[in-house]
Formats: sequence, structure tokens, C-alpha cells
Amino acid sequence: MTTGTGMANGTKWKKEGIQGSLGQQAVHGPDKSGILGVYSVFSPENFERLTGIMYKKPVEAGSMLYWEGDTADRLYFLAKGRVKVTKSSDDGRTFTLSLHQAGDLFGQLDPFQNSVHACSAEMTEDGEIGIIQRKDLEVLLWQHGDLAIEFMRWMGLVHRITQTKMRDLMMFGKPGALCSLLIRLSNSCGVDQNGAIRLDIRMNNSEMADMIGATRESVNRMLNDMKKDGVISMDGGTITILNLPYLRGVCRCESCPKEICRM
Amino acid sequence: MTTGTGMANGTKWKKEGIQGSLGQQAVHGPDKSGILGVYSVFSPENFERLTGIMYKKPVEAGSMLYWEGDTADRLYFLAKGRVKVTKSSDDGRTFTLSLHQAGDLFGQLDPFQNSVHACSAEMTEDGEIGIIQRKDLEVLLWQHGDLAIEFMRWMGLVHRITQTKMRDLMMFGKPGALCSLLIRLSNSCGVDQNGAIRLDIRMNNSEMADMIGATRESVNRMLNDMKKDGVISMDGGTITILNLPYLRGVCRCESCPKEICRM
DNA sequence: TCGCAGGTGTGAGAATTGTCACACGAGCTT
DNA sequence: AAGCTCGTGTGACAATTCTCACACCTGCGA
Repeated sequence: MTTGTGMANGTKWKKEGIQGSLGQQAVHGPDKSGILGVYSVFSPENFERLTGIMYKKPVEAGSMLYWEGDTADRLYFLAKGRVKVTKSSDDGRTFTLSLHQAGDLFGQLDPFQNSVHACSAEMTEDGEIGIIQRKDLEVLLWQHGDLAIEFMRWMGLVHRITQTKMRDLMMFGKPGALCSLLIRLSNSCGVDQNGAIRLDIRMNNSEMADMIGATRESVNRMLNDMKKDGVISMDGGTITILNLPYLRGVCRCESCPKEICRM
Repeated sequence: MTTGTGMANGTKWKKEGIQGSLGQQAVHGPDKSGILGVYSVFSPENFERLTGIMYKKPVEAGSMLYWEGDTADRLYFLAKGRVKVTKSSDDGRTFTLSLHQAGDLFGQLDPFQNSVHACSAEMTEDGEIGIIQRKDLEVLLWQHGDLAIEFMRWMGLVHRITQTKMRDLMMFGKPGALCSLLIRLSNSCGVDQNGAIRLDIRMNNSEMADMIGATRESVNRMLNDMKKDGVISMDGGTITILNLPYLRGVCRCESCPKEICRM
């Protein structure tokens, strides 16, 4: 539907996003705005360089950017829309590794010549992506030392997101994993609702289950328990967090930066 | 003991390691040797550049390279010895994120100015490390585009190791996690023993438990089951893998490259 | 040679989480 | 209105995994 030039939802990108980070140069501001992703790492100049080698493309909800087994020779910049990166096992179960949204850069880069993707990436909302060819990126990194450094920082950030996620998923049971998920979602797409935080994303119990390696039923029970205790509330598919400290307690939140604690 | 110039165990480093990868230039050879780590990613020239900015230092077993909360402004190259990277929770449990050995580069790099370590790193054997200051590294990356590219590849590799580990730990129960651990250990420090693979590392049940987020007792029972079934054998603290395909089956091994499937 | 520390081995029971089965309601189509 | 799909809600039970308790071994130092 709104694939082409429509900017109903992702307007922030071209305008506020880039200009918003003009003042802070390459490093995060403590609580700059809701915009994370690329803007918190790359300087405007280097982000311009990256956009310079992108092939832009509108993509519809439901289409796959890549499948497990496809050759991995590109990165993806998500200008608008949302993407789910999943790994599936032979017995039909799937595990959701990450959720990306406007402003995120993702993909797989490893040192192997004929590398193939270990995961699949699916658009979950209509949007627009920029494709960066690995070769083009390498030329750019070669030419611009400062970009190379920022790129390294970005990769470090991405790795740390994965590591902290692993901690949260492994160490405090399924309730801990679910609370971590809610906190991360609140950092990724939370909207302040006079004190409470409404998660600006729709997902059903199964989808949440796939993100924490649990079953739909378990997620359902845990969510209902938290509803009963006034920790969260739900109306029509979206969750609102009423008691963030409680969630933090369950997964022993260590108050890491928002750029790290996200999906 | 053998900290200084002694090379009893890590001799491969200076000589064979570097020269061994001379022919293949920056990319892995399918089954070159037991040497993974840095040599499978960096060209000899760039590895030389990295060693050029290292501060070498002998380190004794048991000493900590860094603690959670220390400022993270360095990388570590492990010339000799072994290192365990752990995350601990307030209730005293610890989770082992990775095990490093001679030839590995590790540490934490993220985009934040005053970044602190999320984990601790402990030497588990006497050895020697090279410390790389973040600033020095950035200068080097700035100057040498080809190094920057290889460095990016290295970071991509490290991230993928973490991601595949997460899959293995989450998707196939504790038995799957344990079998994955054994396979990874076999790739990291396995020695061929006419058909079987002896793991050239000593670790007790508790240590293995911390690597897969299980209890000592569970690990003990699982190992004994596998001993009974002839999948592994144990003598005096070291494990020998007799039936690798069985292990692969339990954790649905997808036969990813050895450089990825490691601790 | 005694006691102790550190590690392994194992049983019993509890807690956690998954599995299966089915009910219910909303929205949609025919 | 009937039938369908999709998602939620929930009970009963099973499987997995943890917890606690204790026995036993080995090596080591007093």
C-alpha cells in the first residue's frame, strides 16, 4: 500500500533523524530521542556516504529479504517498515533473533568468500530498504578511515546487543526472558503514555514466544499473571507497561544504555 | 611458570601460525590446520601491523584481565594461554560466554565513550597477552583500509559465533546445549586420536554447566548417559568424543565452518 | 593417618516449562 | 445464519531441569 513515496509512519527518517543527530557527532546522547539505530553511531557525513552506495527499494509486508542459505553479500538499511530475522529448525520451530525498524542497519558479514545466510529476514510491514553491496562497502571503508572506525563501533554495538540478549534469555528463566523482551521493546518502540509506556507494535503470543524460545501458552500465562498484578495492561493487541521497575527486577536489569537494550 | 619466553605449548604462534596462512590470504582454508582465531581472518601484513601496536605482557593463571564494570578501551590478543569470559548475576551464578586460546583476539568495542565491560575475563592458564589500545587501533584502521576491512570481517565472524551459540543454547534443550558445547570444544581444541577426538582441555562439570546455563548435576547425568552409550569416554579429566555424528544429531548441527562453530 | 577440600555420582522430590485438548470470541465469507 | 480462520484462555498432565541431600573418591597438607 504505502510503499512508494508515502511517509505516513516513517517520516522521521529523512528529516528529523539525520538533522537530529547533527549536533552530537557519532556518539550517543544520553536520551536524545526515540531514534536509535544507525543515527546513534554514524556521523551525518558518513551516513551520507553509506546512503550514497545504497540501492533503494520499496518492499511489501510479508516479502523475504533473504532466506537461510542465500549468499550473504549485502547489508540492509531499513528506511521504513519493520523486519523480523528468524532462524528455523528442521522440526518446524522458529526462533526470532531480532526485530529491526526504521533506522536500523542489519545483515550478515563474515570473513568467508561464499558465505550464506544463517537466518531469514522478513518484512513485517510495508517499507523501504537500502541495499548495500559488500564490495561497495569495502571500497568505502578503504577510502574513509573515519567511516571504518564508526563502522567498527557499529559492529561492536550489534554484537553487544546479541550478547546481552543471550544473558537475558539464558539466566532468569522464561519470565526473565519475557520481561527482558518487554523492556527491549519499550526501548525500541515505546511511546510515553503519561507515565506508562505503550509498545507501538502489534504482536501475538506466538510471536513473542518465538522471541524468547518459549511456547505460546507459557507466554499467555505469564502475560496474564502480569496483567493481574497490574504490571502491564493490554487493549486490542498492544501492550502498555505500567510497572517497568517490576520488569527490571525479574530479569535483573543492569541499566545498560538504550542503544544496547533493544530487540 | 612458563610465562616469559618459554614456548612449550604456544610455539605455533610466531612461526607456523603466520607462515601457515601466508598462502591463502585473509580467507579460511577448508581445513588448514588446528589454528583458528586471528590467523584465519587477517593477512600476515595486517597481523604484523596489529602486533606492532600491542603491549606484550605475561599473565599468570587465575589473574583477571578485566572485571565487569572496568572501562573497556582495549582489545586483547592471546599469544599463549587460555581465557574464560564470564558474566555473573547478583545471586552468585555465573555464565561463561566464551573460552579463548592462543591466536584469539577478544575484548569489547562499542560506540560509547565511557564504555564499561559487561563481562569479566580470567586467565585460566599461564600465558602471554598483547594489549591493543582502542585509540591505537583506531589510528591503524584509519591508515590502512585493508586492515579495516579485515577487521570488519573479524567482527562479523565474532558476532556470528555468538549468534550460532545462542541458537544452540536455546533451541534443543540442555542436551542440545551440551552436545553443541562438545562439538565446539572439539573444533577449538580437539586432537585426533585415531578416529576419536580428544579434547585437549581440562574442565570439571561445574565449568561445563556454566557454559550452557545448566547445573553441575544435569551435566554430570548427561555425560554419564553418553558414556554409557559409547558416545564419549573420559579418563582423568579429559573427554574423548567417540561418536561425533550422534552429538551433531542432538543439536541439529548444520555443519557451519569450524571458524564459527567454536567456543 | 587424619582431616579436609574439591570433585564426581546419584536418588527423591520440587519447580518450571512444554504438550495436548478444547472452549470461546472476533472478524470475515458465503 | 452457518462456517471458517485466527488468536486467546485455561486445565490436566508429562517432560525437563533444578534443588537438596548425601555418599564416595582422590590428593594433599598437618
